[in-house]
Amino acid sequence: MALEHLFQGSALNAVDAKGRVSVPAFLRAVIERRGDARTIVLAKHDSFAALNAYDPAYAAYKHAKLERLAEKQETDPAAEIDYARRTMMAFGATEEVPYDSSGRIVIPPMMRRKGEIGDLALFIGVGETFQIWNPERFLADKNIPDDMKDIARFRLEERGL
Amino acid sequence: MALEHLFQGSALNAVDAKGRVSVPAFLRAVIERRGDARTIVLAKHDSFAALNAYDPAYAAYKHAKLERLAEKQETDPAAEIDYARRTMMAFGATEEVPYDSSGRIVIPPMMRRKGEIGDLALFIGVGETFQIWNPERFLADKNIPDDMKDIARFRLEERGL
DNA sequence: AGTAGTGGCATGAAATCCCATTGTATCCCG
DNA sequence: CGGGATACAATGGGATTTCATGCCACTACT
Repeated sequence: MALEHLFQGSALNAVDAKGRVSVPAFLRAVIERRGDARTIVLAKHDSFAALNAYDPAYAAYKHAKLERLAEKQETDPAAEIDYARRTMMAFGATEEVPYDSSGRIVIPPMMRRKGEIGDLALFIGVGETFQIWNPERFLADKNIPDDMKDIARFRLEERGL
Repeated sequence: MALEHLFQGSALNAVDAKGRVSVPAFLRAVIERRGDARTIVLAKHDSFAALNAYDPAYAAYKHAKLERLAEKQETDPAAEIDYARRTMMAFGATEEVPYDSSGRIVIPPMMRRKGEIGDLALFIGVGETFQIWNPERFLADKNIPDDMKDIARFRLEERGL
């Protein structure tokens, strides 16, 4: 399946005292085109100190893919455990949060810690999913291209930071 | 198949002296969307020292799947026995328990023993089903990914344990 | 009568909703 | 092309509801 609507663009939003953040409108627009949900799924990013986010429809798609993979394999115990581990990570290690009428989510405390999110959240669309970063971690990460960091710096400047 | 509503997320709840636990609201929500039952089916997990839980509608779905599988290979006597064993496990080795108006179930003593559940119950959504763990067994199990254990530790911390 | 199992109610904390305010971008009309 | 008006986005604070869980009351079986 080719996902028709892709996440793109970047934004820097404030996290308030209650842990709330506005999800940028242009990302919400993609979510609502992909399905009719008004929720996003949060997970720790596999390789970065950041969060990975997507819509429930994408999660279901990912699940179906895992299922097909599992059905191909023989029912040997090792494969069984491998499957269990994957589904556990895909679902147990994620949290689904709704956004309210003004487009805000509350970042669950666990995710806030895993993503090392402070009082600023940097949103980066990366096609199938989008990421949420602590902007400082983003600038400090040596795997991020300089051109991307420039964008982050610009977003910070925009806010006078 | 595409089960529309998937179990996800994690929570740690107390088991009281009578063996009652609140099933997290976000899991109950999935159960009630899948069907109109207010009961959950408990089974020992195939490969872990934990319980597997799901809604009655899913049990029916799983049964249908077994049936289809059996019809494909009915000539094979070994397959016949395998089928008998699976259906026995799928129904005989399970218990269905209702949850009350405040969302609590009583974990039947047998299941409590099979799942080695003490006075804390760790709930983990894994898509089609969810699991109930003794958090200590979870942390001790060598098949569980470290990232998942971090989550369990976080849930314990949250409670000040 | 005592005990175990069930169901319902009460509580405190926490999550969710709703409304208000500000800033910014867009539009329209002069 | 400018200036004001309008709509939408982001954020702050307070009010309300929900959730988990302790507690008590009731029934049934011993």
